[in-house]
Amino acid sequence: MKLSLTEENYLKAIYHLSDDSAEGVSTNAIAEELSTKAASVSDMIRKLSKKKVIDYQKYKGVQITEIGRKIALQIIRKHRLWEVFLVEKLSFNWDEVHDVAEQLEHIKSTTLISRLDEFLGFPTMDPHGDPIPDENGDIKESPQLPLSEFSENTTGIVVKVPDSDPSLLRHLDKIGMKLGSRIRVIEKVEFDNSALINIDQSKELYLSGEIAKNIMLAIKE
Amino acid sequence: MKLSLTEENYLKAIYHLSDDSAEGVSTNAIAEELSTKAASVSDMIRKLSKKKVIDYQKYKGVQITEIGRKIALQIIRKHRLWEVFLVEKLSFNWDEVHDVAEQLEHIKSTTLISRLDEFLGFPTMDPHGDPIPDENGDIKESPQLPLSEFSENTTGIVVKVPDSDPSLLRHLDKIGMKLGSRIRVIEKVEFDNSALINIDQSKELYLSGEIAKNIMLAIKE
DNA sequence: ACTTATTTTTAGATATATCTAAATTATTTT
DNA sequence: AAAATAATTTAGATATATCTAAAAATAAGT
Repeated sequence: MKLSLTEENYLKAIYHLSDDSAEGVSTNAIAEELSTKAASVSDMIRKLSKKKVIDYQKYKGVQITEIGRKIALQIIRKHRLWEVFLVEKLSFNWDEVHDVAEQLEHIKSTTLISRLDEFLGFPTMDPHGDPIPDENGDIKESPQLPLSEFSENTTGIVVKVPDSDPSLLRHLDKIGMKLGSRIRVIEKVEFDNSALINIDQSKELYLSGEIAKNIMLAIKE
Repeated sequence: MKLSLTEENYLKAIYHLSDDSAEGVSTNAIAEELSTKAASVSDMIRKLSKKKVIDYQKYKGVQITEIGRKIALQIIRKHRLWEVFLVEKLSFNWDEVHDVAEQLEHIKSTTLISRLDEFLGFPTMDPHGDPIPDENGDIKESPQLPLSEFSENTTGIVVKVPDSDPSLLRHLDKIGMKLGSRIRVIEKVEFDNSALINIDQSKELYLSGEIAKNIMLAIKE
């Protein structure tokens, strides 16, 4: 199955939007995601449908097929492996990698990507804590623990915070912690279960045990 | 100056063809190089001319401008740096890298390429012995010596053989040595100045001093 | 249920990159 | 120098990817 660069980008967008809701993906949602017009999306949808990577009935929205999902996951795999490369090997900051990875993900060569995977030591998640699908498109859910369970000198990536509590979220916002933040536990305080942590290799601060319990981190080896 | 992927490929082809002859580059030569038709080349030439990267008068062939040369050299720089990466870091064979590098050379990010350069240790030549232009487009001629001057356990890349002597070339062909071949000197024989060499990490054989004098190798650190 | 509003699709244009076939210009041969 | 050959350009088509504006279908409000 050969897809053009544009087709790949549409498919990836549809895959991501499929994740958000179990429903079919609407034309407008795709247009929004890709900053294009609904008319263009309509055209492309017909093409992708003809290639069997999505199911589509007029006015009914689209659903990604199993084939389409596999292809999308390979593109995502490439994107995330390149991100790891950029951060780990070329010392990019993990907030600078997206645009370049967006280009690199379209390079065609299965040898390249399996060699890159090996070179990077078969990483399981990208610098934002997102999992890297394997060559079959399988995603191994990354092991995760609350920050409070991390021992000193270990690093994790924020993957989940309780979205139910606005006051906590406001606080996290203030200290600059967000989904994807890299947290390193510098020191644990036995007395109150608080911890001295480093956020994104810059800020250092103490976090109460109460908060630490509520923040899920993916374990970074 | 922004060029499309196709425009970049045309410019690169024109640059390479300019090297071969001091004359202007003909439409047909470009068409041949890019496996396309003269009519398509004519169209593209007008576009590139409008962008001032080539000089062009109808029916008179094209000449690359200084601006065009600079751009072409940056593309070549990217191509060759990626080739080094593929061979040195991802253990590609040096005859497998071209197609992938052909894609990677179009990735747009000056940060990426300068970081890659640094990561690779600022290499001066690619796996085929071709020089890597620096960020200003300057090419440092790689230091080169006849094979006969190489000492034991040093490696070089064949960059020049006398093209005047068919019997020598026929012999080199037979032993599998060509431009770009990686030669490692295993042992030097004092008696007759012959040398035991390894070609492209496979074949090993003795080479007479007479032949060794005529083969120029680029020094690989 | 009917009207209104929204969403989606179609129709028709534009821009890039390509091609074939025909016309034009340059070169070579006699 | 005229005729034949080769190289190059133009004209007109096709395919991709995009857009605006208008039409059609669906969803929402009363």
